[in-house]
Amino acid sequence: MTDSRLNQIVSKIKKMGYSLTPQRVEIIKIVSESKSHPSAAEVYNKIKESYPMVSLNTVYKNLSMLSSLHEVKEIKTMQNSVHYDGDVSLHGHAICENCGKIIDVQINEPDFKKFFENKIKGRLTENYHINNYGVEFYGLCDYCYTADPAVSET
Amino acid sequence: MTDSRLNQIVSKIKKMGYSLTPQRVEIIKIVSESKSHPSAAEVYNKIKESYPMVSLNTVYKNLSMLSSLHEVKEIKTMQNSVHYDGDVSLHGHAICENCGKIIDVQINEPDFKKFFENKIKGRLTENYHINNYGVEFYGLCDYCYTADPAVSET
DNA sequence: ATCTATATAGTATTTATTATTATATAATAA
DNA sequence: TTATTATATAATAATAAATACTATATAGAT
Ligand SMILES: [Mn+2]
Ligand SMILES: [Mn+2]
Ligand SMILES: [Zn+2]
Ligand SMILES: [Zn+2]
Repeated sequence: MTDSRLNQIVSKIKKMGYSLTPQRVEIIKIVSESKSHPSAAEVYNKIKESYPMVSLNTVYKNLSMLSSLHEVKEIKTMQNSVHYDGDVSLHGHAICENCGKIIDVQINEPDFKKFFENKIKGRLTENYHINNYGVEFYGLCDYCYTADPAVSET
Repeated sequence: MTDSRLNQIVSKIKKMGYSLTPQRVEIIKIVSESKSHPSAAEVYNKIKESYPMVSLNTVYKNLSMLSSLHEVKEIKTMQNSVHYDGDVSLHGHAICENCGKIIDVQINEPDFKKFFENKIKGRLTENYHINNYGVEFYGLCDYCYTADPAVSET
């Protein structure tokens, strides 16, 4: 991850009165550098390489804290577990319904924003206060599509 | 729910070789008539009114079977539980990040399809086989926005 | 260097979901 | 209608993700 991105997160953490621990910094780096949208368990396995005594609880606490600061995004998948995305820029996800693999779908940001803001206007039956939106594409990754004929039939 | 919608689901169930039980029919009716996007536990509480001996397992099995037949849609929310939508037509959801309440966002279908199909073209870094897509709007419902000042600050 | 509040590690608990198994029942055919 | 058979159900046990608890450690401040 870039230094400026790390500094940005660090200063937000300090501004909010949280303290900076080595585990916390490492979790930020792992989730920000990963392109695989890892689960908490996967972040835990990764951080154990540098901090063997870290607890899973610490990973969960830090990921949900970063999420509350909007510095990571949570992604819900089938196989009910939460995955984390260190890329908080506006983009979509394609999710494999068989193995859960998540890849990014880059979408032209102004188009995306315009579409959503136009679409939501006057279409809510209740007065919701929207501050974020997301889009997911569901299907099969190429591996699952070719490897397992059973799952590719509809 | 309309008779024709029920018949449509019933005939698909028969065509796929599944049998028709009173519990199954009642679950279909409950999830199809509900506008609240209930969880499995909520469907369970509802069906107990008419079938007090029903088991939660039966509810789960039927909901996931209906999902595999594409006659209900699954919605993942925060507070890690799955919710079910008997309206399988193309529409979005606005989800309250505080209480989990889900409401529909009706979007002009041709627009929606066109946008998504245009956007996905050539933008996937891998060869995914997409067969479905969804959009969610995250924020606060009016109740949570006004009632709990703590959650409405960003 | 000391103090204090927060973070962490280790463990226990909760909760949603799935698996197991014996019984009941829907579908089919005699 | 009755008998047969395969699937569905109810009841229970097991799994796995996430959260709660608590004593110790440590970051940040004095
Ligand atoms: Mn992403
Ligand atoms: Mn809906
Ligand atoms: Zn896959
Ligand atoms: Zn709410």
